[in-house]
Amino acid sequence: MDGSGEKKPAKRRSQERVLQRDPERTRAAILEAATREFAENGMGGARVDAIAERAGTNKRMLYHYFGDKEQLYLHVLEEAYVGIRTAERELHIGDRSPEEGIAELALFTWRYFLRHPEFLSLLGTENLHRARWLRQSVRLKELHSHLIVELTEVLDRGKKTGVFIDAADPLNVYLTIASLGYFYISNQYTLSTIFGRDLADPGNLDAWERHIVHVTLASIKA
Amino acid sequence: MDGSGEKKPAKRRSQERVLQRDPERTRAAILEAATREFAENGMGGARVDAIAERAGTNKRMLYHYFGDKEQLYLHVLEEAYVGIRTAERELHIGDRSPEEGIAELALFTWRYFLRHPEFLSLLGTENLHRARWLRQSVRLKELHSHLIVELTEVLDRGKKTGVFIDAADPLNVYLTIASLGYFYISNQYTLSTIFGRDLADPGNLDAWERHIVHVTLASIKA
DNA sequence: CCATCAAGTAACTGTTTGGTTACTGACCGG
DNA sequence: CCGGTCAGTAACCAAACAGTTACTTGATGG
Repeated sequence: MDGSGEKKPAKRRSQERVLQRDPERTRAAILEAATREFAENGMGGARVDAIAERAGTNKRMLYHYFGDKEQLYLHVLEEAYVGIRTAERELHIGDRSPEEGIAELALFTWRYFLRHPEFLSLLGTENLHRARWLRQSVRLKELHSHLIVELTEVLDRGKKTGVFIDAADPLNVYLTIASLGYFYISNQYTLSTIFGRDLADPGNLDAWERHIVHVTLASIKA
Repeated sequence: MDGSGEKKPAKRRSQERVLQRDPERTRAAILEAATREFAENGMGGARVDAIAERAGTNKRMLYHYFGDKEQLYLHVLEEAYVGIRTAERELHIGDRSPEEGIAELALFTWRYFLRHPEFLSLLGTENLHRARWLRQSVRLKELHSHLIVELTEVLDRGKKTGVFIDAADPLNVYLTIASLGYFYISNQYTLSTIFGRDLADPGNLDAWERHIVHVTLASIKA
């Protein structure tokens, strides 16, 4: 839950007692509480009071650290993007065969989405508002290029060895992977309701995971 | 429910002048205004005052016809589902070859999504709330079965003639088509921002349309 | 031509909301 | 051990909000 174990300011007194005043912990608690609140209720539905209460603090601190509701929301969104892109960097999809690389990226993306529904939710909220806050972000210029660069390289290797078609486009491949994962998870509630099948059932989740890999590879195989 | 339409005795006067008092028109205006307001702002962000103003009426009428904000929202959502499923019924995807049938469904779905972004937006909002209102709906039980029935039949024909693989599942095929269309359109704002390519550009839209058909068929072809 | 009743209006109400103010108390250098 | 600084608290405020009340307007049947 809390991140009290990480990176203390080193100037700790010899005794280990819990501080009543811990700026970093309070800040982190607000950010985490805000992530949940925004993910569950969207921008319009999120309540500042609820965030403060969830964080075990009060509104004054929230405004102290983040300015206002909108800036707090932007921090949450940026942090969420940093989260997936950071995890993605540790993949090294170019280490094995091109086909295994693509399959690995597809699996990673699906599983990341599955474990971080709050990320999908935040994306949905941000898109509802036509990227109004994301476009103001200055932290996110170079964050996403790494993915495309690495994906381009893997696809090019596959094209040279003749396993991928020449028309395979890096962005299209990523959008395909992301589409299949995003829609299934973020829309599971309406889909389960109207089609009468529980999409969250482990068996169905497994089947869809295999489906994503199969579809992605089938769409670019020579 | 309310049954406002049933007792209309069609006793219109000979002159065709526009009525100042027109219940059906007012009701329809509220529903359309609400559709836009909910689609643009979500459930939490939508304002009852804004809906009344957009409809050219006032809140009293809105509460008169629809009860409260939540019931109005449910009406909007139901109407949106009726819209796509009604248009879908006129497709008759079984009339041509199985491959053409699937391609036709994919094209229809993509183009419908493209022309009705408010439908995608409403789905996003409803899923944010885990289908809270949709599950209460009594009008939507039999609405969606037609699609699956017809799709099953097309796939079965394709399997018999050997053009489709046996593993092709109707729901999975539809989810694939819907995923690729939904994600591209509903997430275009964040995607265009982070990847620096305008996804709404006509050339890119056309390319994605062809991509959807290609991917869908590639994933089920024998 | 008037009684009736539904359509339509606008001002109002109690509550919730984002944001602020005035204050308390823990920590640290000198 | 004192005083300034800043994390933290709670009461507060004006605006915005969903929903209501009291009222007016206009079509229509008798």
